[in-house]
Amino acid sequence: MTIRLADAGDNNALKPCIHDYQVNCGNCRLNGICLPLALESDDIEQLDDIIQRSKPLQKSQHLYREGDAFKSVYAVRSGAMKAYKTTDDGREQVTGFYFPGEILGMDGISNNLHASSAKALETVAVCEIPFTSLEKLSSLMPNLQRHFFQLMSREITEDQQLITLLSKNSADERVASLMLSISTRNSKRKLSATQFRLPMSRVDIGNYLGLTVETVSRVFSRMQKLEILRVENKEIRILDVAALQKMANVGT
Amino acid sequence: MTIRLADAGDNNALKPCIHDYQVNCGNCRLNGICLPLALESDDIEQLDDIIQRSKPLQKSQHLYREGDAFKSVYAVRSGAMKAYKTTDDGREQVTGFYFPGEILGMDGISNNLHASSAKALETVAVCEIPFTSLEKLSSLMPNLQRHFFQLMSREITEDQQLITLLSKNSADERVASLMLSISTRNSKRKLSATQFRLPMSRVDIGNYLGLTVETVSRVFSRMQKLEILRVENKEIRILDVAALQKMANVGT
DNA sequence: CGACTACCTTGACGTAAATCAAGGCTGCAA
DNA sequence: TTGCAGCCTTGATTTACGTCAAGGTAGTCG
Repeated sequence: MTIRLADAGDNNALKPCIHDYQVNCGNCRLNGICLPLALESDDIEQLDDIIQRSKPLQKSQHLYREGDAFKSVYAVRSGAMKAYKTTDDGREQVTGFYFPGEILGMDGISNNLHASSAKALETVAVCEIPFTSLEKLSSLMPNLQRHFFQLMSREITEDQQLITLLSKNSADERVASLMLSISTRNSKRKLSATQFRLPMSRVDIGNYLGLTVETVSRVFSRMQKLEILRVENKEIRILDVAALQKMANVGT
Repeated sequence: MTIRLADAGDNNALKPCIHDYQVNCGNCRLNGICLPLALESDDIEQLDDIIQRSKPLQKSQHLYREGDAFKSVYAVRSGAMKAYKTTDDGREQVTGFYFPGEILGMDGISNNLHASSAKALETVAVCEIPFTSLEKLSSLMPNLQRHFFQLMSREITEDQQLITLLSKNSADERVASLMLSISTRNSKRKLSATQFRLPMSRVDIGNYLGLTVETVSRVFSRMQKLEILRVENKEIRILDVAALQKMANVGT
């Protein structure tokens, strides 16, 4: 329930300063999983200089929309976002959920247009990383270049996992996989792996997993009946991780 | 039917030479769609120096396997490949088909391990691009770095389209979309957009589109009955592009 | 406070695609 | 030529999930 909203104002003129809580990459508690990973502290400062921390978003505001000119990629600092595309017949395909420390917007690089829209699921703080600056810096810092290649590659492998999930797995398996994914990502951020609040609606989950709301809801009910997890509105508590993994059909 | 197999032997000692048919990027007829795109001719020569053209693969041979150490990305020069992952319960998820001029293997960057396997669907010639060399060259040549970022981003957007296809579209729409995709990619290579031979089996198509063989077969029969296309074994002739597009549910 | 709205759940029913089963091509090898 | 193996097609049946419908709950605003 604690909402962090560091440096909501004064974004440009402000020089980074140690007393500004969480205002730079060097002291951000996410720097073990975010873009600065694997950079020396000198290099982190340079990265820090190009990053803009101007934009706190309210729930359901857009960070960018499909078709917008591509200028930057973004790191989520707090809160959660969804990325989605609208199909020709007006339905919504959610292509990913993004939690603190995760980067979004990379799908805009190929055409200089954002290929999807990004919407805040709750109050969100993001770091904006102008792409041309990132490119220049990447040329100078091999570690950064490599890391960014890796981030993009990771996005590819994650998309491929989703492809497999959608194509081969049952509704139960899909929902279980998502719960495990969120759990894992939480624990990477030193949060509880067994108890958390879902930032997205059932509809969003359905649109991500290729299911209807009704089916998602039924799966949750089933899981609850089987005492695999406890669902109370958006609050989730995993009671039996092993059973959940088994349900997700993930090897051990 | 003409199978091109330039420089099948003598791969290392051989210096590129104009008389070696299609042995370098500069005179490769694919350089308008492949990695060299957007490079100056001086730069192309440098890229050319790091590329190895050693490996002709026979049908059903592997270029790499899931879990192999990641060393290089590959450009298809002739023939076609499929990339696939094996799920925990032993089924196969095809993650992509790769035609001449297309790059595969980028999913290995994130962990230094190939995240999928790549298998030749017919006799295939590839260009191997050692990744560390590509990284170094990218630092020196901003255009190359940008182009490679774009290629990776393109892979992401294509995966996202597949995600949408799997999650939202019927069997008819999926098969129609694949036929259109192959048709488009053929025409980019100056081949017929309406008549081609499928390099992959019905099973592969099913494993790509999240369908069973039977369903794929039935869709082809249906399309044939509707005179949208003519199917003779693996030989496809599109009779009614507009109807095919309509069936694929792609705007106009 | 009540009432509106968005979101979630549950049930009954329908359907697209999977599964099961059989048989027919195609191409290769002896 | 015959035989075999892999691939493809077609039909009958089953099933997981979608659709339709109704009602419940939570959060919000006047």
